[in-house]
Amino acid sequence: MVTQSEVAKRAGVSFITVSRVINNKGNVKEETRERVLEAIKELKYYPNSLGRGLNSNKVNTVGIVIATLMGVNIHGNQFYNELMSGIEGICIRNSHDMLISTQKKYPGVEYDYLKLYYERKIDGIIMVSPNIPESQLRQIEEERIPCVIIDDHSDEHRISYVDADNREAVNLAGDYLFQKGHRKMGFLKGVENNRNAQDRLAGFYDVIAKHNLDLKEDWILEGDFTVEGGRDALRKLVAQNNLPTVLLCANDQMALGVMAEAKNAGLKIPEDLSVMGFDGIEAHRYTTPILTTMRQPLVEMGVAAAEMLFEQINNTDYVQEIRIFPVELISGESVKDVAG
Amino acid sequence: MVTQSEVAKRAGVSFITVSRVINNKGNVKEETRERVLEAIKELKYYPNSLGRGLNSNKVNTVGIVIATLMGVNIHGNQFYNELMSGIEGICIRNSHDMLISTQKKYPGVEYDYLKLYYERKIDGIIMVSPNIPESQLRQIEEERIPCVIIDDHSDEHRISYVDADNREAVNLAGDYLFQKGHRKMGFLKGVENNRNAQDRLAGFYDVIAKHNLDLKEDWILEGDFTVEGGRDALRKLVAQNNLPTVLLCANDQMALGVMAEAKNAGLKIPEDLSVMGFDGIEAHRYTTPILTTMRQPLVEMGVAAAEMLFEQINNTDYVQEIRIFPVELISGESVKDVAG
DNA sequence: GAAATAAATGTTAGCGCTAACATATTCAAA
DNA sequence: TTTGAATATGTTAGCGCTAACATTTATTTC
Repeated sequence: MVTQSEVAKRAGVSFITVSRVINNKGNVKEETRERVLEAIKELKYYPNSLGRGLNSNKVNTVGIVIATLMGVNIHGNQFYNELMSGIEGICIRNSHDMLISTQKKYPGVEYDYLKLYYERKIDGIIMVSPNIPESQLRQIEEERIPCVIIDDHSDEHRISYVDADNREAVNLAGDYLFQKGHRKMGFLKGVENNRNAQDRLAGFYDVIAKHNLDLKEDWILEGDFTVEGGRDALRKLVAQNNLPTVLLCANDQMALGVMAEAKNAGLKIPEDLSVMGFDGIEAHRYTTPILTTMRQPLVEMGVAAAEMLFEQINNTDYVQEIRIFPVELISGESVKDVAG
Repeated sequence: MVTQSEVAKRAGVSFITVSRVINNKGNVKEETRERVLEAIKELKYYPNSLGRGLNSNKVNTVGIVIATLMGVNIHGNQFYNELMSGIEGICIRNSHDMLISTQKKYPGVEYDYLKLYYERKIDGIIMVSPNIPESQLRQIEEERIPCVIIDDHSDEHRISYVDADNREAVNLAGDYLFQKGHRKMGFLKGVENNRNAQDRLAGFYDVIAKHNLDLKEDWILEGDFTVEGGRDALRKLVAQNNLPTVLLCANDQMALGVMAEAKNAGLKIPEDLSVMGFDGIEAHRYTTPILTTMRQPLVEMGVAAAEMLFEQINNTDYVQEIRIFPVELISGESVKDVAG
């Protein structure tokens, strides 16, 4: 294993000169620099990031904690993929690698979102769809740990986050459905303890109130953000023998399940039931009919989160930053126009 | 920042005793152990993995290099997702985090697949769909770097890999199509420099030869593994005004593109043209008609790769291991039975 | 109860690197 | 020249941790 000292010996200088060349710090004569660089090349020297990190407190690594990767898949993989690709681009630009936490998640046991930070001395963390215990939120705030949360947030802590305007988005969706003539709207909820699932449900209640629609409890279905959950919900809905004209789903995965099961149940979409999704994952484009959905700008959200994180990493003064992204309606073929 | 020494002071012992407790190494009196554990808890001590790694050469981290994450998306994200989730499960079980390389990929410049290993002192690397330069392959072999390659391989080096039996799989697909009565088969190729794309094409030639079919050059189309590539290919095929009865695509992404574009072109699938995919990504289930495809057991392949890697990490003697997974035909609705 | 053994704890050195200070060399201005 | 600054290089210490050896204390054996 090649160390700095060996490079130094080869180049006929002291090891600190090698360090200077590598980090471009301090003055080094051009001729010496070249000699060192050549030695580095010849010996195939790579600086050891452990030794380096140990006293510079800089490891050029961003930690990422994703709920999916903890065995809980809230949105379907596509969702995280697009976020990741946004995050990755900014990490590349900043020469940071990405470290993914792989703690086991036990039901009922508090997940340690900060372990990665304390143990690995990473420069900052991005948390996607987390469910952070109060005590850890406080720690992040108090210790000014560089951190950006995506797809969840707390109003009680000065922690930066990136999110979509979920409530407003459901309002837009509802307005669209209303405009298409729908008056009997059903809603397929996401998991209860998720902040955004709550916001989406709240948005639905807004729609009901705003347009003075009937709020039928039977049409508000429990879901869990999975395809299977969507299938279950549709079966339940059909069994009740009283369909709404449209079912608005809290995410696309469930909408896919609803559509697949509708086929089995002999329901035609959108003729017998209109379906609308939420998220805008890739698969929505390949369904027949094409799923109408609300698209979150996920790549952009990932980019924003990473940029915000690097700002925190590079600037000493901690400022909370919040970026709420608008959600866009992607018109497909799964919503019938019953207005005309 | 809490160090081992501070914990030691609190517990009234020397720092090495703390180290012993943490690593469960050497003898420590039960009473002392408890005192130390309590101090750890009180002070919220986390062992610093940098200091630890620096002399133990163990950082409990697996490096992962994925072609997608390098800006080149060969299979579509779903493919990598499933692999990752397999890998992740095994990493969790072995308490290893996953470090993702984020080097920029410049066209024409050799990607350094080993940088992560040399710099970060990670315990091993999994490379997905890589395109490793000869010199680096040699390095892996000579230095016995713990490494498993997924979805690519070289026969000239004793490096462990996991792959699907691509050639055989295309043979199976071809046999199936033949049995369904298809005699005019087209093939949509993947990118040329990819080993598996080559194997799949070779499989197609096997099929042609085996069943004594006409080999029409017009029916062998250039593709690039993307949805857009699929669309382009179908447009080209239609323009030629001489359709095969079935188009076998080298991956699902392209098949999705073919199906989407066929809709635009007024072609009915499978009535006017049968389509078959390859990979078995999730989206294939949501198309209408459901895409018939060859499914690689991706999660299992990820599991196998990770397990093989940990075996290399834990055992000193290096043994090349190769695991070829069978590919399964997933019958959908996109292939017409023209036999009857 | 002395010697041999095992268990429990401590001391020293060093992993590869950078920060901070120290020294040597060059160069320009008086 | 002399001097002071700028440039170039080197020395020492220490980041937090573990390995290897050293020492102390408890336990066994005859």
